[in-house]
Amino acid sequence: MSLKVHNSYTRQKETFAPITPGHVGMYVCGPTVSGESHLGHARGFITFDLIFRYLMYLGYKVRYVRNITDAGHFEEEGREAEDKIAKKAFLEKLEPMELVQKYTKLFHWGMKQFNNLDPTIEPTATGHIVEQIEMIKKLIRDGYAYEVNGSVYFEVKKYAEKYPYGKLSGRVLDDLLETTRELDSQEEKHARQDFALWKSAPPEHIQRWVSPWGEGFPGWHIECSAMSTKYLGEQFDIHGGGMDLLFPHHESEIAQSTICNGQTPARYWLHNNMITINGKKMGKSYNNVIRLTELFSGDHPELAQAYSPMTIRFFVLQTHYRSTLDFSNDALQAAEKGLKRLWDAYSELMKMSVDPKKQINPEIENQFNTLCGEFDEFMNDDFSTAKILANMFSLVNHINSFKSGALEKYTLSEATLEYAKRQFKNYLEVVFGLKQETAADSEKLNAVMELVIDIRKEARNRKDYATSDKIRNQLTQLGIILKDEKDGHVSFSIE
RNA sequence: GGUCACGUGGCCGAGUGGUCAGGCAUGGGUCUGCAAAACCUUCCACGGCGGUUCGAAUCCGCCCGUGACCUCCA
Repeated sequence: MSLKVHNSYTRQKETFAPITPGHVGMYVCGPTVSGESHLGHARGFITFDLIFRYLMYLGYKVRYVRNITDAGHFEEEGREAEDKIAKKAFLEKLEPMELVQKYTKLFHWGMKQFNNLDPTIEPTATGHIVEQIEMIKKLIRDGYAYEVNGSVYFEVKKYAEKYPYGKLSGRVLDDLLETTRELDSQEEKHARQDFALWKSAPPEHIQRWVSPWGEGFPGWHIECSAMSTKYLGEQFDIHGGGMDLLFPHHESEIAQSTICNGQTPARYWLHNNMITINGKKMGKSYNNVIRLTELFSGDHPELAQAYSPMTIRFFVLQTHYRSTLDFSNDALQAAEKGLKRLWDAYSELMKMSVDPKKQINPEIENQFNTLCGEFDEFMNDDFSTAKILANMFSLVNHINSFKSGALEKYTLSEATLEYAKRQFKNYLEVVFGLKQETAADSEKLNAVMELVIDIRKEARNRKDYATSDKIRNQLTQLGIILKDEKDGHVSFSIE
């Protein structure tokens, strides 16, 4: 059973085989730190964290490179160059690097909330200006780039004579010519589909570097080519990003790297789909973003309540990564409840032990083994996390039934129980990266709760329900939920 | 306008040519001093019209609708 992934480049599911056995090189387009991350970004980073985790779970040694884009890009090709970071900095009266640092920190904080693992290398664009300039020089030397007034452009038409430009994004060069919008001041470029490798910086531009073509700043696509080549080599295994980067970003990356390195940069291109809100993509240009800080605090007009990072993570995992995922309060609330039920049952499972006095039911044994076995199968099928969760929920019923319901008189065999525990732990915690959110494990709190529960128990024994209900109700108001279990044991959980 | 996706029950979402996705919500029940939780049960969908097939939500065609990309964007 081997891992199959959907390769955007071939539009097919392919068996994954790394270039170097046992090792995987993966590059994922990271954030532009000129603003705060939002829910849409989170989906991509959670998706590739999942893939990173799963590759490691399969035993690969993974080098996961995710860049930080801290050099400004121009707003619109052909128009007056406008550095996003410089512009915002002016508005906020901050130095560009001050802004970069602020949003980089905030980004890292967000990733931590989601329990995303750190990439193995997180290079910055500003830290690799030299590598980018070297790459541009090579492109000029090979005749695929030209300089005009201190700016350098990539000549797409020439590239397309020898290479399949547009293959990744399914575009035909001639169509592009016809369908590209009318843009102003394109006169510098030989052809409108050419893209900038280096832009000459106007005097007011704050971020600028010395180059063979004068002071300027790098173009939009070159940083990823330069950094992926530097850290992963001329060809690597996986390149990831959002579907909206397919064109022109990844297409251009392929063109640049192919000329510089003589081969297509990545063997497998993986793209996650967007999060939509009210049917529309969540994005800056739609003015419908929900920032992570707003999501966690509930402080946003679209939000009925705050949603925890794990709720979001679970919400993302319930959908296949290549499908759009529609945001709504109903959907998030459903995810929140579902996750709680799943996690409660998981905790229960981990506490279960084989009871030799009870009998083994072959049918249930079989279901546990089949459903748990399918976890691997589904994950290998292009990371079908939704199907794994469905299987888990089927087992949730059984687990709960063992405790109090219809299966009370049965037990699992030692082997099956251990297998189920292993699979649940591996998938929920190791691969999916979910974790317990409430920090209820303070020794003193537990001792206090024990005392309170004991007092309430005495009241109940006296049939003094006024007192027992008062205790429970007031605790509920504090966010501590008491449950009277069937066996007389009282448990509590913290909201 | 071009290219590419998608349209599944109240909501979110898997999915395959011929038994069931799953979650949440809803109705009923069991349990409980009452709650909560849990369990059982209910809800049996696949945009429209044709076609292929013994059989299609799943394949093909047309139509309708929605979205993404073509411009910074995960």
